[in-house]
Amino acid sequence: MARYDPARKESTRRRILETAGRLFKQNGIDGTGIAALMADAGLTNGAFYTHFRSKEELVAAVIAEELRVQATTFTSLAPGIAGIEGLLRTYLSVQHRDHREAGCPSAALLDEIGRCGDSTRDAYAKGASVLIEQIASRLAPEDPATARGRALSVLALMAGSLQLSRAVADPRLSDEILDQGVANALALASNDAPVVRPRQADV
Amino acid sequence: MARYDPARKESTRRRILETAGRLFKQNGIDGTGIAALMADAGLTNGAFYTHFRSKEELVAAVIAEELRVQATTFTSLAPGIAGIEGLLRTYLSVQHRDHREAGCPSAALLDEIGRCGDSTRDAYAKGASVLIEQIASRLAPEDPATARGRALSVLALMAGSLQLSRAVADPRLSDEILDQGVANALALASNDAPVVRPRQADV
DNA sequence: TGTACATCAGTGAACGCGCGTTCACTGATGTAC
DNA sequence: TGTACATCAGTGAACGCGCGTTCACTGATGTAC
Repeated sequence: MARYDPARKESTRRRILETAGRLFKQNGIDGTGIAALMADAGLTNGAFYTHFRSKEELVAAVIAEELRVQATTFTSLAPGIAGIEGLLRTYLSVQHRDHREAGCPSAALLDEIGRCGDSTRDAYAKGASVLIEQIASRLAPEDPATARGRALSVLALMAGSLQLSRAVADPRLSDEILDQGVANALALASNDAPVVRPRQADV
Repeated sequence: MARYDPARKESTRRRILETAGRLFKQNGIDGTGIAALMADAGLTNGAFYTHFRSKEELVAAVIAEELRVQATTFTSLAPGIAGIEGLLRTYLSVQHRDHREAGCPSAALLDEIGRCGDSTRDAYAKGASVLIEQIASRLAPEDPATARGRALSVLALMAGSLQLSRAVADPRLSDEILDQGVANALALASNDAPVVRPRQADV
């Protein structure tokens, strides 16, 4: 591959994105510096700015890319409602809990994303919508729209349970959170859509 | 109050804890510096170390304190299963979503806590266990142990839904996540305990 | 009651360090003639 | 085919700044005599 083949620059950019995804999930966004990230990708700090305008731009790109990867992971599992249990057991596994750097960006970075600017939270909304549709079409393959509400909560329960299992030091409690997450997400998945009453005025 | 009244030092310490809780939830733990925190509490940076040995010790103390406060918030709401809907609507409200600095530490800091050391994650496990028991005793006042599994997932769904609603830039999607969180957490709360099959071997 | 001393919460400057970003430069490549 | 030049991904030092932590010092208070 020639030095100025655009594909070369593109592959360097992809390498930076993948390295950043891993380090962000491992140490947090605030906990990952540009120089350390570039060194990990086999480059020096200055080269960063030939690929991204700023760290903020990188963050938005990483979130989009990580959610795309998460979506292909879901796609690779057994389809339909039959595959839901496998999906939940893979997601809420000890393996996933103990290797956040290789796992779902939602579980690793959700509250940090909540503190980011609009561009990053836009990227998150777009990427998460794909996951939500994937879950909904498993819950009700013939009419995913009816399952959308439950899909939102299944995703929230998945991410919340994994985060909770990582946040507690007690290993027995941590395992229990994962097991109950699988069981209750399955219960939620097979429920009829609950009625949503209008939200009461805020306190 | 005399200068060397132990109560004076204790009240300064409490002020630092409260300020730190607010700033941590607002800007993250990594995003909050000691000097800024002490200035916000009306002190200078050096005084920090007459109250805490290190930032790490502060973090563990803040988590314990914040969860204690969250528990008293739950206690103040209508009791029993009847109060569950009110609890959920308060927790998954626009008000709570838009004021993370005054809200639940789990929703604001869960993934950052997961990256902390044992002392902080110990504090989190102890504090969260109280919330879990509070929820369980609302789900099944006569025998809370039977509801423990569902309580774990209700808490995970609460924290996950709130975080998700903060992470998406799209306001319509954000509101939908809150509404569905209330409905589905209620459904979960009133379900019989689902059967938990043993976890399959990890991939 | 008045004076000398001990206590210690709090001050504020300084420490080495890593942050995000900038920029003059390098050197391998592609192009022009 | 050989030479001069333009391109540009990547280098690496430097920028001002804030980080967590240390420490000599201050000064209001409580105690001893």
